[in-house]
Amino acid sequence: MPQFRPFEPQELKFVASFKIGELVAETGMMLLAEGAHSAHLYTLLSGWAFRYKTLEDGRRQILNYMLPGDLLGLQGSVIGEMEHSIEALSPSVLCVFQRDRLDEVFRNHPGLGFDIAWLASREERMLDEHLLSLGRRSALERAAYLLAFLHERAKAVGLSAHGAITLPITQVHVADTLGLSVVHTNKTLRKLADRQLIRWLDRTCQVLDVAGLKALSGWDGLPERRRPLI
Amino acid sequence: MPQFRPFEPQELKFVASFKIGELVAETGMMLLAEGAHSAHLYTLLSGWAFRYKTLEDGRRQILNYMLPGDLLGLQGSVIGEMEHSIEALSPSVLCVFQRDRLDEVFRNHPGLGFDIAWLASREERMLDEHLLSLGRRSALERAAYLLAFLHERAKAVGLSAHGAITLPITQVHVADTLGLSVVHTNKTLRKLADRQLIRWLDRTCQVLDVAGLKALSGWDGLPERRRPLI
DNA sequence: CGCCTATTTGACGTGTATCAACCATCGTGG
DNA sequence: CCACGATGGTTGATACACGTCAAATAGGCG
Repeated sequence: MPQFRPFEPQELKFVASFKIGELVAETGMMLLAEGAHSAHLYTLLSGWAFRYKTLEDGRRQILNYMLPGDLLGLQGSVIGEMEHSIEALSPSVLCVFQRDRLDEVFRNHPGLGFDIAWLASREERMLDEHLLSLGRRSALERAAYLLAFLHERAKAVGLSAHGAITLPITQVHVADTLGLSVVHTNKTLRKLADRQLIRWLDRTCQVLDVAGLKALSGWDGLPERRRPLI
Repeated sequence: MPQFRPFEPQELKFVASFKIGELVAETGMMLLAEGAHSAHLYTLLSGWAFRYKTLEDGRRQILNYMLPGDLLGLQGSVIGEMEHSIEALSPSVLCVFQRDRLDEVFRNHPGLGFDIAWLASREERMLDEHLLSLGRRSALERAAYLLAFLHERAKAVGLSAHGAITLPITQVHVADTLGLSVVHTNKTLRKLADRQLIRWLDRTCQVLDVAGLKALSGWDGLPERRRPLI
């Protein structure tokens, strides 16, 4: 069975034989577009990204965020067509794989196949919690949950630069994640800032009190589990 | 690669060697509980079920619905612990597997392993659409989307009994899926009924005009794809 | 300098929640 | 047999969370 090693960003690597290149992306670059039949599959080596869907009139919903070690475009690989878009939140580096060799992975590297299922299952759990958030939490609770969530994810992949973690998102991202208007999002974030839970500066967010955010939102946090490295 | 056959409910079967029993459930029975470390993994052979999460104060969010052919408890099998509960919506029959033999499936039956990843990926796509719905659709659009969605899923597994499909859900289920109060859900469903899109009778819902619901919600429908049978 | 994008704030409008009834159906037990 | 409570659906009055509109500030960049 697959070995679950503690996660070390610098050791991120897919089985060498499947990697066919690297891709460097700037902030704001669209990595995968809805409807695309991409021949590729990616692992995020460094940087932040997010995936989203839009309605025809332009309303946008951010579905989840991607951090180093996350698989991008698996859905397109398994199903054949992307049903969401992916955009870089920061300068990023991606490891590129050949999509049509996925069956080979499952056939010849069962451990890796299991790892992929593991990652898909993990994504599912995150989406479940997001759904609970959108459906049943208030604006303040939702915002607290999201920031705690992003903070924990960043911490889990060792993204704390000298102690502090800054989230490279704007309030528009927060609004489109929480299903709120930008104006109300701003007022909600202000309340969190007034309570000394977060600080917003220079287009980024600093989490000052994760425990406080978790308590406010009623979220338990990410379970401490070893994850597979793809 | 796995063979994707057209779906026939009566041919539902897991590889014989992994099945260890059957479970018959009544409406309302909890099949899997949040926090459980179940030693089992299930396939729904017949009936409807749904999975949900709750906040500490009792607020409930339904995450998705399960129909014949769907895998239950995969998350618990891959991750180790269930983070949502599952309840039967109708009398149901489940096929039971041994959870700890999942690695064996991946090792010795790569096609099945791929199928499991395929199903996980499909679940992810559904959750994505639900998130878009909760975050960015109005109550009326959300309701239209949900009923069209359930109708299409039921049709896809051949659940149309002599032409008509009835959804075995109450308005409380709809409310807890859409993130609305029961009262407002009722008023919203009434609008759909007034427009001749649905009919509500005897604790079930009949979809009269799927196309109308899809147009109203701006939803494209489930892509027509062959799915693997587990 | 001027034009972006991002954030902030106030006034006002509305979608949805809450509260409170009421009705219908159904299973149960006296 | 009826009385009864429990569940599910319906409806109106009222409250509030959040959306929309409008305007202003601040920084980045050509």
